[in-house]
Amino acid sequence: MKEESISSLLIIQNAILASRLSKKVSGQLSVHGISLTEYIVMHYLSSGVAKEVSRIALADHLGMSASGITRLLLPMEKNNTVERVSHPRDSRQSLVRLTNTGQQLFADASVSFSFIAKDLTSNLSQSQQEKLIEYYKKVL
Amino acid sequence: MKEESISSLLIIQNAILASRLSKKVSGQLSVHGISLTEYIVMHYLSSGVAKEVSRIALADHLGMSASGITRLLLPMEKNNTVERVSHPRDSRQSLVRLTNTGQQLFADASVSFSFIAKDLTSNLSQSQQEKLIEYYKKVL
DNA sequence: CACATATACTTGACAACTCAAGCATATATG
DNA sequence: CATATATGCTTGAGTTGTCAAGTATATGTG
Repeated sequence: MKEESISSLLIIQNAILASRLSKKVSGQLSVHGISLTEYIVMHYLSSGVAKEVSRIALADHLGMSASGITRLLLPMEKNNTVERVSHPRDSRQSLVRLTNTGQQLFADASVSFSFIAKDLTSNLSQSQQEKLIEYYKKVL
Repeated sequence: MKEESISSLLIIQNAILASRLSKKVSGQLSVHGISLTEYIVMHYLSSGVAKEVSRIALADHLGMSASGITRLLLPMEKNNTVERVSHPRDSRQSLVRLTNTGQQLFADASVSFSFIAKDLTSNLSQSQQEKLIEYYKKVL
């Protein structure tokens, strides 16, 4: 008899759920020409306290590698969603900031995003969603 | 003033969490030479009711595309973790089954997996974990 | 101040997917 | 029964990430 731990199931279900959700969300965001990851970057840059963020901070927040961030931001800089700002006291760092274009793009995409997000979570009550987020923060 | 919906936050946090967790779990599983996705396949084949599953069913369960499954299983067949069984009444399907080697590998990897899973979720109580899984099922 | 070590990236090579197109078999319908 | 349509899978080409190694700047220490 095997004893399957609930925490194992939890990890597995989380991975599967994220895969499904990301696919559905990406479908909607593609209308705006952006990926889910790009949306999360814009969300972070626009909602966070700091409007200028180092690439390492971005990597930490997204759970990505530094090189992943370099490659993610490259097209975003090219199409002027995001711009590069040099750090005043540390020239190793190049900070990332949303451009005005980027802010507008984020605002537009947020309409689609909120819509699909609400749809995808419609089987959960408000308080259940709050609990979920609370649990997420504990695991992070 | 922006009204940010909690469901948007939920989707974002879920994506970030999955990225972090998958990275930590992968680190442990690499000791056994397998990826998280491969582990989930083995888990499905070994714990599910049906021991032989079509590639499409696998794709649906994992939230992956059919071609992703083809490419995922290729190395698993080569190293004899999984074998190909033809469907008795539908020759389009080629079913997937865990080999004995695969079962052993899964058993070994499960030790590591349970350990890291328990560690990663240690900030959640048993009942919180159960609630999480319950919520996940509602969203799926 | 010189030198070791740490931090912030970037780059090349590769892994793990995706989508679109194609092939084979199954199923439904005039 | 013939033909259209649907389903299961594979393949080529592209995307999005990773890791390891390299470069540049910063920091701490004898």
